[in-house]
Amino acid sequence: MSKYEKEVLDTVALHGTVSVMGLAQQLKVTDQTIRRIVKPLVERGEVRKVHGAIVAVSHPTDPPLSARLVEHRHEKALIARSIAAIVPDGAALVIDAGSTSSFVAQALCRHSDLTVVTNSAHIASVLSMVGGNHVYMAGTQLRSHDGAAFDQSAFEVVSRFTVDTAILTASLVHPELGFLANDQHEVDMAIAMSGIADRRIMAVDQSKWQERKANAPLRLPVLQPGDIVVTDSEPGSEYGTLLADLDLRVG
Amino acid sequence: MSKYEKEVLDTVALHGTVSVMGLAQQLKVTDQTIRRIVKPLVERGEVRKVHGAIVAVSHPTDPPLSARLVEHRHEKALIARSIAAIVPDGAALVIDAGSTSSFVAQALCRHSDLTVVTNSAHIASVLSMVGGNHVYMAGTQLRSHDGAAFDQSAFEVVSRFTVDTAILTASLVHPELGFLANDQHEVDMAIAMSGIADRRIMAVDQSKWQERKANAPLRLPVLQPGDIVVTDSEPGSEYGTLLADLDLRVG
DNA sequence: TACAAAATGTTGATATTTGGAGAAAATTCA
DNA sequence: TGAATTTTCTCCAAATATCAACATTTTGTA
Repeated sequence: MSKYEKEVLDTVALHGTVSVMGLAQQLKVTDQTIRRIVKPLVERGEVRKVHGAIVAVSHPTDPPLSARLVEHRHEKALIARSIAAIVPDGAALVIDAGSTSSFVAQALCRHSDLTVVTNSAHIASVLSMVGGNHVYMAGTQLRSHDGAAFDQSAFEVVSRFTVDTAILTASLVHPELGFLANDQHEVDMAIAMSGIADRRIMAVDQSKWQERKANAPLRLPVLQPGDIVVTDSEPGSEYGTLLADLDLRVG
Repeated sequence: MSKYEKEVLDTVALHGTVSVMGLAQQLKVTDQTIRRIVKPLVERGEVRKVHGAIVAVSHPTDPPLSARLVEHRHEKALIARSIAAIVPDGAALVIDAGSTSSFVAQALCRHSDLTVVTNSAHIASVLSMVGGNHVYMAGTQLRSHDGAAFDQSAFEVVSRFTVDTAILTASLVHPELGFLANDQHEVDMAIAMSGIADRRIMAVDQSKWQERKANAPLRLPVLQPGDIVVTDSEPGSEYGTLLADLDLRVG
């Protein structure tokens, strides 16, 4: 049995999809037997079965970032437009690799003569296409789920610049803990970016104003009095203390 | 759910838009069948449907508009598919920043476990989204018209790697002068990339087989005997000598 | 060898998919 | 606008795939 399984898996992996009959001929057995071999494989999730063929488990057609980009995309686009309105032509920016930042980059496409430093390959590629911009990609080794770099060279590049404005994002905002990030790399990068900028703009959509601290346990100690927070919906009163000396802009 | 879905999505993603009839011919089925396959995809929002054609949903990670307005994009997509068929899953690649290379990157999205080194922010961002890939962005300062890096760090990064295959492009191919590039930076990068690869694949669309040497006066001394040249149309006989010991593949 | 267990093959009923013809809707062009 | 053209939709018959039940063969063991 197992010798057939291997051959089935190999063939499927090689061709992407195979018909049951095709496999039956190749293995010199009946189609019924193929079905019996394939059934446990499907149950174990090693292949997928559709009418007429057996197909390889789909490599993520929708990469994680685009999936996240779809969530709350309307709100993020709104925030991005607000931020774009704050940033003047000719500004020097550093932009982090958050999903909301990708929308900001998109919104900044109508600007010109920007100097942009970012550790997101996607943002770099979008903004470099705009004539007159100077774009610097920080980092070499790209993280696979979002195409962002957090290696040593990313920090070295960021530290070489001084810019007007840092555009940052957070994974979550907690009333007492403040702005939170997913992992230490992101915290370090946010600190590095905020350190080279005269002012910071924090972009957080409505879904981030939540108390659950599930996957974002790390604090982002980056904002200073007078920095701007852009969001799409008024946060609850429990955030009053946190936002006391920040410049909150809604819509 | 059908066995053709994957191929439909592939084709749509690669070409931006396709006609129902075109897909029908490619998949060797009736237009009715294509409509039936496409209908659930439209309902799930994976593609968009207009009268006469089926259109890819615009995604932030999609090739920017500029990449779609490229001349000869149909031919380049064809070449890209051929190259993608040559490259196996798990390969280590270095990819240059030519416009055809962007199409190759798009076509490689269905591969997995690739190791990719490139000096194009766009290619880096596209391929880094694919789960299992390891992508390295070479360079920091991005050239504004194509988002490619040719600074010193770009060469340093490239020289750190050894890969199976280099995917290169040329601006023009001349019967006697051979493969030509636009400027010295591109020549230097092509040499660096070809030096770290076991074999080279040169992608040139039909429009490059011309004698005019207007804007591409610099020779690309990068190909070695046995290297692959992929194009979409048989070049004239005057290229016989140039292609003598190369592996020419048409279509 | 005999026996039981597992794997494979065969048959027939059921379900799904496909292609064709014609009607309906959308698009183009004079 | 109205006719000609193209694209899309609907229904149905034919082709194909799937599943379940039973027969047959192979394998493992005493």
